[in-house]
Amino acid sequence: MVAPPATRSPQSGATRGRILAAAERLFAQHGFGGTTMRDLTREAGANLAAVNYHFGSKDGLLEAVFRTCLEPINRERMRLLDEAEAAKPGQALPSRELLEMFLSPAVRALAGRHTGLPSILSRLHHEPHPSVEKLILEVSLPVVQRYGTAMQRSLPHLDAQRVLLRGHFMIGAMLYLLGHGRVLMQGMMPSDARALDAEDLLRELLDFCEAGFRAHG
Amino acid sequence: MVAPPATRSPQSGATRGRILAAAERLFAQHGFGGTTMRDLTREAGANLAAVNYHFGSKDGLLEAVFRTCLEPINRERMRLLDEAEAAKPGQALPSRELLEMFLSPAVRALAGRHTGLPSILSRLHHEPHPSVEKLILEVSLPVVQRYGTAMQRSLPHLDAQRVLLRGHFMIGAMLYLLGHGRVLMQGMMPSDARALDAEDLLRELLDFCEAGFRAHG
DNA sequence: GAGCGATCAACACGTTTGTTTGAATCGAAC
DNA sequence: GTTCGATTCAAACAAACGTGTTGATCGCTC
Repeated sequence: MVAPPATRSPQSGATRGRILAAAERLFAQHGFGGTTMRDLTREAGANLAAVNYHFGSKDGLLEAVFRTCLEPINRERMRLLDEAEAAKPGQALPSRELLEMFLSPAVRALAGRHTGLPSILSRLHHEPHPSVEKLILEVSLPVVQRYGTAMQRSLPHLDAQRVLLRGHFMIGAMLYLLGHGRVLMQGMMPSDARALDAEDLLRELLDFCEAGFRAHG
Repeated sequence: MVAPPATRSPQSGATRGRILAAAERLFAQHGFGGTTMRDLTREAGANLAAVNYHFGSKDGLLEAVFRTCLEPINRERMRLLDEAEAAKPGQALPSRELLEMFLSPAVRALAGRHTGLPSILSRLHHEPHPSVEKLILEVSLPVVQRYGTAMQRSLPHLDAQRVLLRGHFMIGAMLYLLGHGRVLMQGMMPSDARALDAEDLLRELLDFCEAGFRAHG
């Protein structure tokens, strides 16, 4: 390796972007282990050595893909919670609002042009890769903790254990939806039903999880 | 390949069983792609060629593992539903009962000696392997369809689309619990909380999903 | 025009992968 | 005690993998 460009490339950097996009597609489709560097660089129209040049290694690319996918979503989650808490300082936020702030940035990605983004989130959350599990904790833990305490304040009659547990159920339902959302949107539905869009799915998921959180255990 | 023993081996068959058990453990831990034949046969105390001898190929082993894991659970689900419908013929079953019949065979596996069974179910459901996806449909579709129509009858005010969607949310929450159940049981809980067992987790999941299904959309 | 980073092509390296082969071993039936 | 099929074993196979190297070319900035 001659010079790993730790900082953003001062020049074009078009290849780097194409590799990132191709990796999102292929990782979403075949997983990390199921995607070879040769398939990936062919899909990106780049040279085989380009991945190692721009990202150091295949793992480096994985980390980059993961960050570019998850960090914007978590930033948005943080921003929404910041705004809501600033608007009503000291007050507990309704659980429905909290759930919407947490879920909408991810579920709405089903409608974006980044077709691979939702399923890659689902895929990577189940990838048995050591560095991925570390990354998930590192990137998502602060967000989950903030929403956890906010939800605890919103539902004070629930003990902390239940809030945590139901948070897991919600995340499971969300991830499953992210992984199967596109199939659910286009077909697979009862023949007489109309097609669903991302907003429909979000509303349905919110209804389900809000009721689940409010359940009297 | 000289002679693939399509039927059960007339002799001991001990190696075959050890391989199956080792595969359950390792697939659960590292996934299918992340488990090499050498790791697997070493763990099973068998020869490298034993897998190809007994299962034809690595994919054949995957299919065998998958069937031995999922089919007993689905058989139990079918049996419970058969019994319940036979006990109250023509009547709609309460949604809570339906959920318990569907979820308990899988969640209770968290307490069994088959420590890898729950997480392997979760893992394989997200494995981007073509033949796995076919197997899941083949094995689970009849079960899901029967429970779907029963749930539809139990909640006639919900349209079929919503029942199907909420069924997906429930499955997502269940799979996530199966994948993280052992961690949730031993630790990770608020320090002042008592430890949870599989029955606790099942009850919590039931509360969550029942409320989710009953939500007025 | 000089310098530098980005990109490319073409290999080759060493490893690891799943699979195959052919011989050795075992257990029971005749 | 021999025969035969089932099983196990060590060894090797070809393929694919991630990675590194070398040189050359292009485009931009100073």
